Amino acid sequence: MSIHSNTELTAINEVERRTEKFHAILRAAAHVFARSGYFNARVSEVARAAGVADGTVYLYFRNKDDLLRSIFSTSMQNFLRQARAQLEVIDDPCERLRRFARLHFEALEDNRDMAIVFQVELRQSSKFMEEFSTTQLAEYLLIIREAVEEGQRRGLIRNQLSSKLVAKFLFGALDEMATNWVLSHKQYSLSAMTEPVMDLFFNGVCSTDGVA
Amino acid sequence: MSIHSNTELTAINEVERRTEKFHAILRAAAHVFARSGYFNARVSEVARAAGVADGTVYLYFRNKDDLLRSIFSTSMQNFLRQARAQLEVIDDPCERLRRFARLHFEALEDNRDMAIVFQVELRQSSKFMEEFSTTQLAEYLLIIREAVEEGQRRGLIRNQLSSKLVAKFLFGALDEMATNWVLSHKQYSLSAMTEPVMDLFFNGVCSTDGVA
Amino acid sequence: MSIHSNTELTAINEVERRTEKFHAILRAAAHVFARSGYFNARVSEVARAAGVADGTVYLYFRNKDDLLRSIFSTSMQNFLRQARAQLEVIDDPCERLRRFARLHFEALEDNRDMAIVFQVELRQSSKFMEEFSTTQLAEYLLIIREAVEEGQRRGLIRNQLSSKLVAKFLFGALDEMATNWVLSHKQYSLSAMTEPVMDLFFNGVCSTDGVA
Amino acid sequence: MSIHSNTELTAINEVERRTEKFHAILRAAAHVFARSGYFNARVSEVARAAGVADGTVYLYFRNKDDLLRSIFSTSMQNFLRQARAQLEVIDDPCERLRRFARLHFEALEDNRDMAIVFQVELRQSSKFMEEFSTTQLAEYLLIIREAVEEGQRRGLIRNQLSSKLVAKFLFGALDEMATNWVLSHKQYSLSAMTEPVMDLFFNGVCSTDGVA
DNA sequence: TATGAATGAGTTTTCATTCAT
DNA sequence: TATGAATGAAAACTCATTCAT
Repeated sequence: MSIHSNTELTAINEVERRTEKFHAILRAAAHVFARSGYFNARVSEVARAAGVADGTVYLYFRNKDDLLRSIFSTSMQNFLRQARAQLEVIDDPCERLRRFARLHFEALEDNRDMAIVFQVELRQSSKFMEEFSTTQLAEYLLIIREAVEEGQRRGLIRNQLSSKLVAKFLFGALDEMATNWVLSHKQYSLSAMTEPVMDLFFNGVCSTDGVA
Repeated sequence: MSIHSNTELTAINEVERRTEKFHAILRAAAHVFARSGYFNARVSEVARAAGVADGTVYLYFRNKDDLLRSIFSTSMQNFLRQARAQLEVIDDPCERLRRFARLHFEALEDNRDMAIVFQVELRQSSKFMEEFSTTQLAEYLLIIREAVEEGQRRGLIRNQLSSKLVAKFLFGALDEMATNWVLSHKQYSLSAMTEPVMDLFFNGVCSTDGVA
Repeated sequence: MSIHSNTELTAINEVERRTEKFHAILRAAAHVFARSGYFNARVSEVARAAGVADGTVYLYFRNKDDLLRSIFSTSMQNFLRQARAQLEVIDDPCERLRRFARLHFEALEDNRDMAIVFQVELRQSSKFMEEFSTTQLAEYLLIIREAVEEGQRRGLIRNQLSSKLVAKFLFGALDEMATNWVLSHKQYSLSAMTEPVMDLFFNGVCSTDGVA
Repeated sequence: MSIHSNTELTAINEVERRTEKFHAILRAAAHVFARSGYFNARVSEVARAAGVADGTVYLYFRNKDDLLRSIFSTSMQNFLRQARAQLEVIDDPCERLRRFARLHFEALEDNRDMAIVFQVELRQSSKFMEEFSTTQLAEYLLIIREAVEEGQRRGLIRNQLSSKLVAKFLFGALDEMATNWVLSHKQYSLSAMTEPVMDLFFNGVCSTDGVA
């Protein structure tokens, strides 16, 4: 005895099929964009890689732009959801920042296609850049700011610092590490850089007794 | 009585004319690329903005790619030459890093077209990115590394830090500030951010008595 | 007690349902073609306007062409059947021609979508034009010719005239009035033009005493 | 000794070359449109027929639409200029109308490609139809109206007739003859129909003693 | 019979680049 | 050196039609 009627089941399968195809095309697009670069990538290549007809791509995405946009927002939403879940159980805000940095690096290490799209292809034009800076990236930066501000309240982080500036500073440093890792042909671990980078972030470069 | 023969003068004027036109086209290209984005920019638009015929562009540059490449390398060479000159008279390596950061920001503030091309258009594809990372950017990073290493020798900067990592870390932070400034529609001073950013770089975010 | 068996009733309803849907699609097509033009009209728009699925259109019509063809032939057959019925009771052949012209105008006035399709969309290519000229239009012209020839037998119409030429001449004049009416944005009565046009047709433009 | 400087000559040749190529493409377009129909015609076919590259078509015409539009307006302007010149020396307005009709037919007979484009391809959509009805066709009808009105002043044509209606009536009749000629596969003379058609136009179909 | 998701053929137009002048 | 007319390759996207359900 089923808890679903036949019609309900059909509807559910329908939705699942759509979702699967949506993600198959998205994965294919990330792969092709990473290999050829967004502008040199052909939509028909994406379609072939996804195992669908050219026209089918356009049943799921408005246009080629939309593919790039969707790669970013889908992954970013995923990342942020998981990150929030993992971070909320960590009490120490400095530890939270360390974990966040590690999650950032691990996410990129986990999917090199996505990493290339994120670190390179997405930066191609102010059109995309502005759009992303003002939406999804803002939430990313907010997570950092919140931790920084809590650290300030607890006396762990210098009070006179602008949390906004600190957030950009950290993001910039992490982003540069990531871009370097993506462009480098040597195979090294990105997440292994978490500790040294966060050490610089927390303690600066100066000797304890140095005067900068 | 001239120290140059007529023929020599003609040759010199000739060279100057070439140089002027070369730079006129380059400036026009930076302007058009900044406004429309590299991919949407038309070579004929660049030619019109430079006041030359379409074909003339190809007497000075191999192709459209070469225009982008040349904008970068010409400006970067300029910047590095001037920076080296200004930095070699500064004895304190930490002060040298501060000045370098300020010069970086000022150069971008000085020419917004160039700044847009640097921070956005140039990042469009791994093809450019890899090329730049391994050549001109390397020299930029070297200036930082040298100062860091001297700071370490003088006991101003922690000895156990990898100078390479520190250089990337600083570049990443500065680069992110610059990108933010370019994309922001608010008109604020980028160079005014030198001090707060370098403070973070030198001293980190932690309270003196904090344990990160 | 029914005179039809259940099965018969079902069959009849079935036929009616088919017929209704057939005409619903045809009306929708006329509407969409009139609004967007045949080439710019989408089959899926027609389907939506008719309240059926895209595929259903193909259960009733071979293809998009067939829709256009069917709009013409269905309406033309209708018109000709009704016209013949109304004309056969009119004895005077000249009066018959007048009535025919009026019926022609009234039919177009009655359904503007159809009028646009007839006067404009149908003329789009020699493929359609040749097909129509040789079939349905021929019957239309035949009605005129028969009346003209009877008029000639009765001494009402000049004997030396070629009835074929006269039929084309009249059709051309009526057709031009109709096209003008369709394209004009002013709202005037087309059928009100019957009398003046038929006066020209019967009496020519010359003054009775004029020498042309 | 030349009356033109070299530079002037070059400029003149330049203009001639442009004009020649413009007309070559236009003739090619008329030919291809006549053969395949406007919608089924490929721009690359037109280019090949004109002996130029695909892109060259777009140096002379905005787009495919513009090609069709230009075929019409160029020919129509030509026709109207020549017609006006030939008609102004004819005193009798009725004779002028006869000559005009003959010129109309002769122009079409003279260039079958053009005739097909005029009678069929141009009628394909209200977009074109409305545009033409309100511009160039208006001038055509004006020539008829002027002759009719002069005929009325001279007592040759019935005073009570609307010259506008008469003009449409005549145009419609001539147009239908032309369309028939274009669609007919028999090879007959169109201009030979001038007399019989104009007889109908001037005298109507009724017997002198007939009562219509 | 009805559906509508999937297909994939098909074409205009753009624009970097060349080359005769 | 400079010009700019000519080239022609190249690709995103649409939409009529099909067919599994």
